[in-house]
Amino acid sequence: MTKKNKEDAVQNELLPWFAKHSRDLPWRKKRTPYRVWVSEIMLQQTRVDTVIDYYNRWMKKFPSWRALARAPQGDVLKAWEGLGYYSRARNLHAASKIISEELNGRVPCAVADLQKFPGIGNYTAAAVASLAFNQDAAVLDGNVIRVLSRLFAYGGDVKSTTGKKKLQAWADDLLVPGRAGEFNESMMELGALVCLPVAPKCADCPLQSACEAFGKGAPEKYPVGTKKKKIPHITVGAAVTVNSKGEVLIAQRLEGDMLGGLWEFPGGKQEPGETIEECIARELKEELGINTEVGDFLMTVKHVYSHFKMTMHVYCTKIRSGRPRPIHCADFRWVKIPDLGTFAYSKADLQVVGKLQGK
DNA sequence: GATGCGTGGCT
DNA sequence: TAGCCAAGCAT
Repeated sequence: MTKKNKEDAVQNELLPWFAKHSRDLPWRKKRTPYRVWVSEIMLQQTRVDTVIDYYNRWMKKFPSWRALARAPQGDVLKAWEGLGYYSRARNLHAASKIISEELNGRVPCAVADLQKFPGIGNYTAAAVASLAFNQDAAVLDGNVIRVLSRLFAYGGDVKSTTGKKKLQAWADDLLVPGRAGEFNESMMELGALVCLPVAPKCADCPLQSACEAFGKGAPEKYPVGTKKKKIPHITVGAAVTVNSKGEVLIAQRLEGDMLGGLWEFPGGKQEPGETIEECIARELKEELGINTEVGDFLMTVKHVYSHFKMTMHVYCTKIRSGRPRPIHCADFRWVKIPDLGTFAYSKADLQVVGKLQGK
């Protein structure tokens, strides 16, 4: 199984396989730089099935760089709501303004220039360059790492710098000049449909004859990598504060923080030796400068984030004294319950919105 | 190089 | 079920 062997397998087996098996995905219909860019950002660390609906809604709402650049951030985050990793949306919005207002709508085609944009790294720069501009740039994502580590039976740590260099070099070598977009997508599609993390479907694989891991009879042993350590658990208190008009108090999270720019029912992490009611009262004082009376329990929300687990206890509260000011938050609003949906929230707070709206 | 950053599906 | 993983990027 020489290198020539693998190059031939890619050209003669993989590319024809992809032509036959590629899925009919919305971003494959027209390859404009904008459509490719948006889809690639949405697909980062996110499953294709999740992205499809978001992508279609996004293109209807923001059909062009200009439309996106002109939109208020609230609309952009609302369209991204539930997709996660919200800095992607903020960076995409920032990129749209640069392209629309500074570059007159012209997207650079070189990998090095693409990589200067906020939210664009190695992977996305190569993806946009190859898929939108037919530049000979090989992508290296989770799928390609898995396919290549098996194809070459690479036993090193694929997350390490040396491992990534090696894999990138193999990808660059195997890339079929002039057909980079097709090559990249075929490698990723193979990883997504055939060369699966667990129980790869080697019987259906167009690269089987060239695959060293298959030759050794142990494809599932690759890629080799370090395990993730387990994540902590925190308890959070949050408040549904209602005023005399029946409006509810929501606060906007600070831009630089986790879930930045999203809205929430104010609250925070429970400190040692503190009851949940005390926690809620303290947080409302710190964030908004109000003294509150914590009343009835409303609901508990459990949620898993990328780096911690959270149990959030939600209580109804009333203001005893003071008027809200945005001290440790970006902004606040009093909102009628039917209107809560006009703001963007994380999944955890969306559960509270749903409960309040009787859904 | 290690860590922070969401969410959902799968086993 | 708790852990793992999925078209990564920024710091």
